[in-house]
Amino acid sequence: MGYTVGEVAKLAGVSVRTLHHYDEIGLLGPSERSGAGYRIYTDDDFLTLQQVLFFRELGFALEDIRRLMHDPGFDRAEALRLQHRMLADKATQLMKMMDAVERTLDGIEKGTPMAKDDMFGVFGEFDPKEYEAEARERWGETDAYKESARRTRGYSKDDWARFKAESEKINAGTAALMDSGVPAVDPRAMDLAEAARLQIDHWF
Amino acid sequence: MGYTVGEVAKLAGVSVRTLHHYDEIGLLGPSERSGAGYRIYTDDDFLTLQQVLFFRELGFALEDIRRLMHDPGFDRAEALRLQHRMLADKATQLMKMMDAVERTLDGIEKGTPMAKDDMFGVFGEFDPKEYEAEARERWGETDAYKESARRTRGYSKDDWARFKAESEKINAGTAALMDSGVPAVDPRAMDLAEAARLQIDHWF
DNA sequence: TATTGACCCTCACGTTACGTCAGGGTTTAT
DNA sequence: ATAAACCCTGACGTAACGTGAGGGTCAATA
Repeated sequence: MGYTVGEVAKLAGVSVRTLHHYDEIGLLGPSERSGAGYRIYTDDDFLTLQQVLFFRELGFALEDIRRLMHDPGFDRAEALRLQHRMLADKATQLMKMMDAVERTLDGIEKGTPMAKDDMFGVFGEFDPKEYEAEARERWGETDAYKESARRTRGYSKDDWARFKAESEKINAGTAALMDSGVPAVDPRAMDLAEAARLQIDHWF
Repeated sequence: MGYTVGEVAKLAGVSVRTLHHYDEIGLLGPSERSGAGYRIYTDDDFLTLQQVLFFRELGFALEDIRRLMHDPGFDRAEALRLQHRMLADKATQLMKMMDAVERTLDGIEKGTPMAKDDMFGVFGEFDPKEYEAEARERWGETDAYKESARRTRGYSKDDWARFKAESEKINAGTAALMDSGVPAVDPRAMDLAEAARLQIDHWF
């Protein structure tokens, strides 16, 4: 009725060593052990592991994850909602990075180099510690909260709008572009055409 | 006319130690040194650093980045186009994860647990090594390429469509939702309301 | 029932990508 | 000219595993 490390590892897409490690550091141990000392993971352990992996994907340190999840007030549903918001933020950041890539390409093609802070403004904007601080500081006052939220999300409204537009193009224009054999100079066109091979064929 | 480590570090949002490290391992050294041995970075070095950071963000090992960028065939514009595609793929993955979070929440609320492979199918789908392999293997045949591309992108068409829909809601409904004080049970509503405080107020 | 191959266990040392002093020059601003 | 603010090169510390080493366990099979 339980799962062995190997089974869990395969299902979750992590290594056995990773599960051993999480056990060692007290982050996530199996609920049971067999007579021979084998780790036996329950269904419940799967949910916990999933959450650990979400937090990890979001850049949390394992130690921080452990502290979070061992807190008496911890609640899975709440954690999932936080994770959902963080994933959205991270996606927003990636779109900003795509934007920066496009602008850099423009600069290279036109010979007009970008401003330095513009080149890097997109990095390091997603700091998991900020979310920990969010929890820790308990800025309950609605004003301080709104401030912080606006700062974190930043230009997101614009970004999401742009992304919407991009998606639209992709959904509508894929076939047309591919068939017309448009010369792929625009990165978006490159995406659409899945033309990576052309770009990197001679590396290595 | 150049920049010191500290200046570069501040502009790029990395630590001085990181730049020292990149110099040590031969990934990215300054083009010049001052009389006293100070590292002097040029404008060109900034572009290189930006690319390094993009690759790093995408999960490449520094050693792999070094090999890539030192290849005689390496071209910045081409790299940027590859990065653009990878960023799009990564964004797609994040959206799948958001979806998985929503489904997990549904399962918890309705008491109907998710299938295990469904829970984790979303992890580890983005493997930077795949892209290295892409370059290395040179599957020039268009058929094999199309196959691989389709596998990598997967359900992206649906995902992007859904994401478009979400964005639409966000752009249209933010104020309305916040004003009406809708009870935040739906994660999307939570996002819209920026109601993280409610979720995590009692952690710590 | 004996064996073999696929797992599992616990050390324990190796690796990557930096963080963090330590000890000592350099540059700039007052 | 003297402190504050940087810069340099070691060199050891840390996080999150990877990678065997040496040795039990389990399920199928001969």
